[in-house]
Amino acid sequence: MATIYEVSALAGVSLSSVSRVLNDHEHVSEKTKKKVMAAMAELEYRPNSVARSLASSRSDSIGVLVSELHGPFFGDMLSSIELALRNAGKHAVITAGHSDEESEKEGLDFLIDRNCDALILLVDAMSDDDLITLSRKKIPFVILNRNIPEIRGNCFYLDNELGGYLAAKHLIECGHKDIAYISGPLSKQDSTERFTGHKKALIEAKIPFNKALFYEGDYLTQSGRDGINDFIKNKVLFTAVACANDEMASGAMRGARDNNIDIPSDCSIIGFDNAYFTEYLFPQLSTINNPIKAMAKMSTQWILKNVYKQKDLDIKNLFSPELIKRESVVKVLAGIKK
Amino acid sequence: MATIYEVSALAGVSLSSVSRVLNDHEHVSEKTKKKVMAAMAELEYRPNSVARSLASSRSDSIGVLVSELHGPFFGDMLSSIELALRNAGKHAVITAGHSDEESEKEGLDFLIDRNCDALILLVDAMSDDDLITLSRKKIPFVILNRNIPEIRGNCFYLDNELGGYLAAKHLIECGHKDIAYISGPLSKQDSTERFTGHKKALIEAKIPFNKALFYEGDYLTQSGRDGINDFIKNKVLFTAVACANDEMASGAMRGARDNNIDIPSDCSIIGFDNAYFTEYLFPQLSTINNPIKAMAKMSTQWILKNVYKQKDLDIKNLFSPELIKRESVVKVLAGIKK
DNA sequence: TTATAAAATGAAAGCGCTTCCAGTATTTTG
DNA sequence: CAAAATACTGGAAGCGCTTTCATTTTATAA
Repeated sequence: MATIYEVSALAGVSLSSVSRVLNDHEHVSEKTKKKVMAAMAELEYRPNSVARSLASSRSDSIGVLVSELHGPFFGDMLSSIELALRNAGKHAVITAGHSDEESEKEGLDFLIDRNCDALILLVDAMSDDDLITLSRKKIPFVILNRNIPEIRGNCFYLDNELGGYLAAKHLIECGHKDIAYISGPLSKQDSTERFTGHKKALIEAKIPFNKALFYEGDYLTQSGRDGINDFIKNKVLFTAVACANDEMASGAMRGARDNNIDIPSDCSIIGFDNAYFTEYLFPQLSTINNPIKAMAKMSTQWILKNVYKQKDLDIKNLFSPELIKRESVVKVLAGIKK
Repeated sequence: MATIYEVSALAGVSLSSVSRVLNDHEHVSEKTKKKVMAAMAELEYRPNSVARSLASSRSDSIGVLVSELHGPFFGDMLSSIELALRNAGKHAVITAGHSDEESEKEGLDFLIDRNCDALILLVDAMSDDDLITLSRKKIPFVILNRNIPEIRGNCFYLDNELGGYLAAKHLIECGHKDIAYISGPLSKQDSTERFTGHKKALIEAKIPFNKALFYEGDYLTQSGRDGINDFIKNKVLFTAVACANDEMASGAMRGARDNNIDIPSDCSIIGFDNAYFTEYLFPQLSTINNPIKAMAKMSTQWILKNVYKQKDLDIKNLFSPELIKRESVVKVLAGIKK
């Protein structure tokens, strides 16, 4: 591998000049620039990124820490981040926290040790306080899918309450009154927000909230199925169920089938997130779109703007959910159901 | 940030000694080791990975190039790689080729420029020749999901033919004789291999291959649906359909429903890959397991062994598919179907 | 034309570490 | 107990680049 030294020798200029053309500095004459470029081409010179990094204390790399690497979201998110970053000549260093607090912190240290210029965090296990503490250190970072008021400017998140509201409202508008709700774990912020939105829609429609129609799941498929079975066991009537994510909704569909309940003619189901597999389901799942790609892209824009000082980038932190109507929700028929 | 220099000063030893304990060298006395460790702890010293990299020309990073970042496989694969790597103190630098040859090559250069110690490639667009050429360069690499005979030792791949065979055989054993096949693009190696296995099972069972029951899809959902519609349009009889991947199988399920064909009572369907969403489908899709996680893990083991000289690691290159029986395949009933 | 500002260039220090080499201290061996 | 082997330690060069500073060249103004 040719070094900058050989380029300078071949071009007949100093190291500094080569470095200058490499970094697009002003104050380099066209003439030397040409000479240097020619020498670089001839030697097939490729700058050593490690050496650059050491000398400049920039690494052109962004650390990405996610709680889990699998699941329907991660691919979309990362794809979006990677593309935006690479277009800007940067790159992603990926690490997973495997949903364990200790492991997440380790991952964080790992990325910091790697001299990342900035961090993108999509973490569950770490506490708000940990993140607020981190914000006092010098490494810039953004947080995806979470809203911490103290550092709101660094957070990119969905209006979960609105999402929960939209889902419930859609069911209500289809004539449903007995609406079950399968929630995510209430220890998680997004779960409570979605649930809040759900209740809000009920209140607005003057539908009393029936505790027997609430089930706290864990965002995994099986808990959707469990939820349905729980409702059935309790002999509580419902013509629709709203689920706090699509995995649970798919579980709920199965749970309904277990009990000979046809979707959607006997019972409508709506999910949340618009994971890509929702289209594969039968019936295709109506759901709430979670613009994770847009959020991911925005988070990289924040970094481009604030860390790499690129201009003309608008930043928005709050993203809006949208109703996606597909096949799993239908109008309640004239007569009483079931 | 404290540097090694400050550590050496505080500990009262030379730079070299600090570096030695940092790198677990032999020939350091317990005494100095203790002093150095104490100094490191006191200063909360963290070695600068970039400087280490420059001085040692190792980066402890492995480049991962995938053709696409989304889709059902990527998360599992990456999760597996990342975990194995991090346990070994290494890390992953991820890049996507976005299924475009130019872009894949760019990604490759990108990773090489980053001084990766090794590469893991899961690429579609690059040709065998490109990869063989790469093998002559000094950077070590492995290839996932592809078998290039000239560099077989670097390839980790599935026995696709066996997979195709197993799927067809399962259908045959369930009494099916009129078996449709929805293939992936025949330009891809895995597609032709899977199809070869399929035909082999037919031959073995003395079932003639009916061209009208073959449809070449593109591995995407829609083409599964199209395949079914094609068969229907041609008025060809079938009681089962084997699909070359799960996406197309999910499309085929939908296509069947479009035509009022019940799965599995009117028609059995089997997929390929065992993507995680297959369990969400109704009926749950019978399929062929593709042990992508195991392959991914094995590829990192190869790197640990060959690049980082870890001992006691067994390497295998060929992985075996396995039949996963779920709900979408049933025995053909006594009478003639349909 | 000369004084002055601006642009272009090169020399050299240094980023934080590894590693080779030589030298000193400690063991081992006969 | 001396000689030889071995363990330990420090000095110093160097990894390939950026960046500051001083110097030289060129453009601009008076």
